[in-house]
Amino acid sequence: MPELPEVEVTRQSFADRILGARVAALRLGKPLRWPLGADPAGLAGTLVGAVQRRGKYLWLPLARQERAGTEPAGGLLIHLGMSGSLSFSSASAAVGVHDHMDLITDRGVLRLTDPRRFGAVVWSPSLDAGMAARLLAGLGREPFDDTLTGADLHAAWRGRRAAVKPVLMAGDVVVGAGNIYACEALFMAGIDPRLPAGRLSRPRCDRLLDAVRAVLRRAVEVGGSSLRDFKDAHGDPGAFQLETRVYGREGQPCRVCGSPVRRIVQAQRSTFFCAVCQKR
DNA sequence: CAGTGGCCCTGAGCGC
DNA sequence: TGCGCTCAGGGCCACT
Repeated sequence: MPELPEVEVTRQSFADRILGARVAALRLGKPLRWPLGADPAGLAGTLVGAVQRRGKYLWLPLARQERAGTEPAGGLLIHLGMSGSLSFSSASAAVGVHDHMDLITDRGVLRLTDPRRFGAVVWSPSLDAGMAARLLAGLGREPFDDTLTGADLHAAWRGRRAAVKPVLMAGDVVVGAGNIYACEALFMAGIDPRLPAGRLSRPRCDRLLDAVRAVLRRAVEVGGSSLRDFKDAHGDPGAFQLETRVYGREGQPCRVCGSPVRRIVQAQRSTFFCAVCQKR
């Protein structure tokens, strides 16, 4: 489910409310992608800091109160996988079969619901150490980092023969564009998704990065995409799916030129594009 | 080392 | 209604 916009919308929907909350307990359900890597009981009494996002991961810093102030006590790195969502509410709803984490605090319960369990909750001593460092090591730059340019894409992709769409999705140069937004950004930039990444000219790299930023920014603005069930931590759905130009529109007319949107498979994922508007 | 495909897991939707 | 098949927003890892 969640690409960068959904993760960011989720973050924004509970970060303020959970800031400063005191952890009472951490309850885990069925195993997720990786084990927690710490004793859940050890988290009791810690205070939740400012929730951060890195790529499609969320980082919940935890601190322990000492006489002289607070001392970092690691944090939880959370990934929503394909089907995960977080809710934060004071009402203690019954634990469902797909609820695999409850972070119980004095302000409410942060709950991860994830039917497919591709998601993860991992304790790490900090963002740049332990499991968090390992998982974040391969990530590319943040799309909204102003110092990132089309020239960076151009340089990083030089010589790469794989198709630009799966390369963009791999996220080792710029993070955040999953299947929906990679398709949408390539449409907006007028680039054929089958084009080898290394064949993109410098100006087209500029245009692609602009498109990635515009698509992600717009999706965050309207609350993300709710294809099946995405909801933020308030339980509110997003609306971006209503304005996709190509994603999920196989056979329907291109909104620009009217020719039917095509669907192909690249790296085991569906790619939607307009063969007229998106050029080689 | 770049590129490809398998795989983790569950549910929804569709054709028969 | 039920069965079996395909597909789904991600990403790690083994293999070539």
